[in-house]
Amino acid sequence: MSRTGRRPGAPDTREDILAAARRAFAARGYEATSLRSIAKQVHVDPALLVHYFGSKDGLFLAALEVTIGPSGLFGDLDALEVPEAAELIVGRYLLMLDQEPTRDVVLGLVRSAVSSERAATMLREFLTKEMLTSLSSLIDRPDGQLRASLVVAQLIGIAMLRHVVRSDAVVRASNDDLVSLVAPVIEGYLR
Amino acid sequence: MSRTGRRPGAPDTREDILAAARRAFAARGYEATSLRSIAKQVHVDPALLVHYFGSKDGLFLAALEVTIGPSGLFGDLDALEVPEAAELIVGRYLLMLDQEPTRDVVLGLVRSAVSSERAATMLREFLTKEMLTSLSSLIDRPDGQLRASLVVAQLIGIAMLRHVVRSDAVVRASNDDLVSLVAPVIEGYLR
DNA sequence: CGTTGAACTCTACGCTCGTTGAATTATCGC
DNA sequence: GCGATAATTCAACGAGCGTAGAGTTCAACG
Repeated sequence: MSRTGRRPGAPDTREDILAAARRAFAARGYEATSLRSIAKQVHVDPALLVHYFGSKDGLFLAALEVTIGPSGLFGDLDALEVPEAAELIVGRYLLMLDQEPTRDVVLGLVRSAVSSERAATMLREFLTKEMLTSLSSLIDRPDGQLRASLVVAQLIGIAMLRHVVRSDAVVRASNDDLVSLVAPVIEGYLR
Repeated sequence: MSRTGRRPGAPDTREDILAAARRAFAARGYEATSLRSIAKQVHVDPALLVHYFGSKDGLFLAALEVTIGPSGLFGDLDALEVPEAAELIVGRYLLMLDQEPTRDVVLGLVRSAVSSERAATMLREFLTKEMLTSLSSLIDRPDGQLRASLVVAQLIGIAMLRHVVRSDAVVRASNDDLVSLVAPVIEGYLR
């Protein structure tokens, strides 16, 4: 049982680390997550994380590097009528929050943004890139950007209540329930 | 220049500590705030905070103990027509976020809830007590509680974008702008 | 004016953290 | 098979943290 040195086989430890880190940051945020705790999950020495990613910060960046489509979540909605667009916005957003990697990215950013200016900036850029710009272009009005931001506010609020505060009604509601209640509201912002 | 022992005069150090703690927790959240940093702000030894409040946790609880009216933010809206109620909801909420003590309580809870189950529960109870129950009673429907939660989601989202993410459009918008855009949406949830 | 208790500080303990540098073991190209 | 290089662990550092206990100074009340 060799305790030190390289391991036999070809394990993709690097990916395991990234996955564990993403989960940990999503569950507790940057400050409350220690390199040691991530390392323990992967059964690896903490120093290995530093070796691969340079620092805790580097690991955070690598773990939350984003991979949604080229035009973001809502990039292809221009052609649609407003009611259909609204439904798709809510539906796709909720779907994203149900899927492992993207959900953890969003939650990791949210949970870290509240205590780190750095992460707040990352979240701002993520929201702008993935949601705000395509939403604003859907709204043909001088206050389009503000309206788009309020749509995002509604969506972020839902994530907060569902995953952070764990408010009863929102946790129990089905995605379809939420779509049918929230879509009309989004519609209001879009026109 | 006596460095140790009781100070002359009758300074209300205890209140100063609470105020500084509230500001600190609101700015950085529970985990990222150290007793030592709060103590430094008040020019006091960290041990004094422990002497007064027992522990960091105790200080957190004391600092964020809430003081809104007896019936919460929205307790007196039953009699109103829906459009007026909606405007008041948004207006009062934004006002609360402009005022020192209550804003810091909310932000402190939000910033701490993301990394502590404990604080998340406190925030859930705060939202229930101050907003959800009176809102649900405004909505005469089987899904009233879910609708009320979505109102809260919209409001929390606005606080997130304004104070945490610092999203441009939301930061720059005036309270009146926000009321006139958001109130109709709230109206939609209320009926 | 003396005593008691409250306000306040000092020192220090034990813990956890991020990070470092050297040592060890495996893989891969030649 | 050898040599380079990648993967991995170990032991330790310095710093910051929350907290405990003992000590010091003041105010209040008799």
